[in-house]
Amino acid sequence: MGVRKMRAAGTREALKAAARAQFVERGYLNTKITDITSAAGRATGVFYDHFTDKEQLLNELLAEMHSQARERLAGQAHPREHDLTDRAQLREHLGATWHVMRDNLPVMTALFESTMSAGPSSDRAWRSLTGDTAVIRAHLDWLRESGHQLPGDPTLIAAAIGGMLSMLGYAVLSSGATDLSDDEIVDSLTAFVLHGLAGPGATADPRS
Amino acid sequence: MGVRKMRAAGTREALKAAARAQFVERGYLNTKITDITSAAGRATGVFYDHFTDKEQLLNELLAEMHSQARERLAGQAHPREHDLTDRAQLREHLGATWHVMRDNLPVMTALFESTMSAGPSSDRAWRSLTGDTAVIRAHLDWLRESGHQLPGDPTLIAAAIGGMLSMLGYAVLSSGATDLSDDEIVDSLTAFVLHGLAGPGATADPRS
DNA sequence: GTCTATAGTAAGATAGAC
DNA sequence: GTCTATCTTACTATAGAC
Repeated sequence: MGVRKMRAAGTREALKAAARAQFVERGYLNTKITDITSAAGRATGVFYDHFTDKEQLLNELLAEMHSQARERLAGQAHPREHDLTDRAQLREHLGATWHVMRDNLPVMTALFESTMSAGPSSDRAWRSLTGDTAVIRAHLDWLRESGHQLPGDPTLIAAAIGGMLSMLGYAVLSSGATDLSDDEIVDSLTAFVLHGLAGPGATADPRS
Repeated sequence: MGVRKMRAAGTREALKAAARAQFVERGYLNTKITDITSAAGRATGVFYDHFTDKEQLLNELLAEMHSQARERLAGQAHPREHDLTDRAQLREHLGATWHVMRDNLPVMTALFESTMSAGPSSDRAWRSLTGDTAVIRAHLDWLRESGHQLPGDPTLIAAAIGGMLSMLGYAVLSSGATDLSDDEIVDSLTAFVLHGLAGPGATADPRS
């Protein structure tokens, strides 16, 4: 790679880093092209030498996040036959999701805003939700096939779990509004998703 | 009320009705002032004789929704001592929320978009979520005081339930993407929130 | 109160020098 | 590749006639 291309790559990365910073600070929708370039210490026009528009930049950041997440999960066997009614396996799933959200807060929140701004009639929220929860749904399908009684349609329940996680993740992670630790939160969500409000039935733990 | 004021009131209502229609069709953020006025069959400038801006209009629609919801619940006793671990009482709560969302889809989705567009650093999502789930939290507090073991901090669990409902409501109601009926959805959510994925413990229903 | 016409503003996008 | 300067567009908001 020649020196010209290296500088260019540097600028490209600088723009992406600046974009991430601006997205958490101002929000994706309120971030103007000039906010990104000036935060990166570059001139306005440079942006268009690297990206066609803000949306394309977001797509690139998104792709990075996905490949990063894939990398993180690579090597770990992840069969459809995970048992989400097993506390440890459920916790593993919820914890992984939570930490991916935390680690990629700028991109996660930007995606959220972008999805919302597409408007209700676009179906984008539903497609995102079902897409992002396809893995959960596969596990639920398997549970059902194994004879386990689910609370409802696997796609719906998976979407419900995904909606809970994403909305709560957005609200909590972006605001730092609670003093609960990540572990406490994931523990609580695990207990809730596992046994709901009523608790583990007859084997209730008498701690208050 | 004189005839002049009546026409004005008519225009005001026409603008609000047009706004609702546009909000579901284009989304709140993408709806321009001129979209509203022309859908109402009025001139652009008229808008500013009735509202200062789009946000104020939304606040007015929101107030209407709230008073409507309050009216609906009026007369029904609603003490803090509701037992959310009772299936019927839980279903009542979830169903009421679901139907308020459906009945006020334009306003609900607009509020959603508006909240998101405030950006992550604004805390607005967290404040909305905790505010809207204050009632649930009160019920959970009471449960805990009665010696029931909750899955986690009441504010967090209430927010989790609220996040699940609002995200799922937005995705499902705005898209009509599923063929499940409202009753089926509310039943499923009730079962899920009540007993989670593991089901009602030892008393599991052997239907598959 | 409502209209038409227009001023004002903000941001996206590009042209051309270096 | 990067810069400065500018063009363009889209929308908000107001002014003034009716």
